[in-house]
Amino acid sequence: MDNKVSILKASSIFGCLQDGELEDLAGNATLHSYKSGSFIFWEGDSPHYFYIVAKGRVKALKNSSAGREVTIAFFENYEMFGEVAVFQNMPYPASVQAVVDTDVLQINKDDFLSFLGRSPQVALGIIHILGERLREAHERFKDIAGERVEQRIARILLMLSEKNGPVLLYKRQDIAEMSGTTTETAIRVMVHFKEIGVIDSVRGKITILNVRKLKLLSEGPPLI
Amino acid sequence: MDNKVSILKASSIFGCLQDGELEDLAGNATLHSYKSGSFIFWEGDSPHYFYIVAKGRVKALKNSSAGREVTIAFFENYEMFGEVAVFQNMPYPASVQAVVDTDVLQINKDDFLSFLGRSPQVALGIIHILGERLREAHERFKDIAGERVEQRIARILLMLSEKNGPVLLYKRQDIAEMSGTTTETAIRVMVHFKEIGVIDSVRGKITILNVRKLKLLSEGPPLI
DNA sequence: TTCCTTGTATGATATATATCATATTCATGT
DNA sequence: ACATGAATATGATATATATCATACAAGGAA
Repeated sequence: MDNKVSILKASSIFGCLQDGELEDLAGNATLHSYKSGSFIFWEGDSPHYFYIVAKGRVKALKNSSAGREVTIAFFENYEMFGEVAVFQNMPYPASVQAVVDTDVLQINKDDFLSFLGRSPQVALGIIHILGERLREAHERFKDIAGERVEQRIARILLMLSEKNGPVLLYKRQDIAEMSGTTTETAIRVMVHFKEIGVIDSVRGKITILNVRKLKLLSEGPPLI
Repeated sequence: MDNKVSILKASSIFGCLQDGELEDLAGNATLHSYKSGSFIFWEGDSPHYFYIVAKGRVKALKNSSAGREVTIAFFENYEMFGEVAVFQNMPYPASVQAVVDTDVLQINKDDFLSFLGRSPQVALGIIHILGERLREAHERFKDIAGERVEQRIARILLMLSEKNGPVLLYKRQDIAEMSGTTTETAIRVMVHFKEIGVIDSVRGKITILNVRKLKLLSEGPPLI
């Protein structure tokens, strides 16, 4: 129980709440564990819950008609997911899969919605988070629609390093699925980045060595 | 003044408000006209206002580093834009340009934010709209990252026709900028759609003739 | 009418990236 | 120490789409 409260407290939406309110919310919330690779829910499922990552990491993904998997986002340490579906009472817009062994706090839809109606602070917090996500979604949309692979990958790396620091625990395949390209192409681009000293990497781990140079790469070849 | 109130009333966020509240908000709102082609604001500008389209149509766009223009969305009849920047007090994430002669209602940031703090209903409405936009943004992201041009264009046409009916007032170039492709490619694809009887079109106007077939096209070639 | 601009169309060619195949390296469990 | 599978790497080739060039059609203005 204390554990659940501390998870809620660590999250960016519920951080602002009083202890009493937190205990209220925690009362009906439940902790669940998922093995790496297992799915928390699938795109199209009815939204009975929304979630906060307590430990581990999950991936939100969609499948294209041709079968390619596209990664919308990764969530970890106290980030929430599944909210959009809950607010709108519409099917989850993406599947969510644990990519390492992961614990999540599961919060009942109705509990949450009634809470939302009562707490303007939480509502404003949600607006803020949705705004951020929308901004990021549009930025990534622009990248993928208008930039070439090398720039897209450079931008993804920059984005991830702003969030997580210079050491990124992602595979080439993860980067590819975020960039809308294939694993092979992601490998080729990152071999190049390694050769010119922008990154270093060992399997599953990428270290950004030169942010300035990476930013230049993200802006593409010089115009002259 | 009456005019301003009626615009607010027609919008999906403020539609739920009492007349008194609407007059409050309308008091500080101002109407502005923009000629076709002129910009209401540019990506990176400080967000002093947010807007509702009173008449006409605007386009939200970003420029890629290589100079390609990517269209995030079109807004018309009582849709709002610029909200995300206002909520977060961060620079506008995209430029907005009038694509026909357009009137917009301009609402002061601070007026709106104070209003938002007081009205839980409006906050919930905003959450709903942001959720919808996020859902659409992710769907389009998946399309552009995972589908080929023909499918992407079919999906854009379907999306537009769900919103506006079977007659779409868009140029090939508009469709191209929404699909992340070039005008020439958009033309070639749509010539094909025309040949197989899925659409008809005359300059600047596309008519969807066969939604069922268009849906099939949007799902790509059969797997066998 | 004629001019002039904007949208649409189409061909030839270039190229970025996907696809397919095959190694190689690394981590993990037995 | 060995076997097994996952991640990384790299080459050869195919192909979707961009790019460049040119032409035609339609509507508005003079």
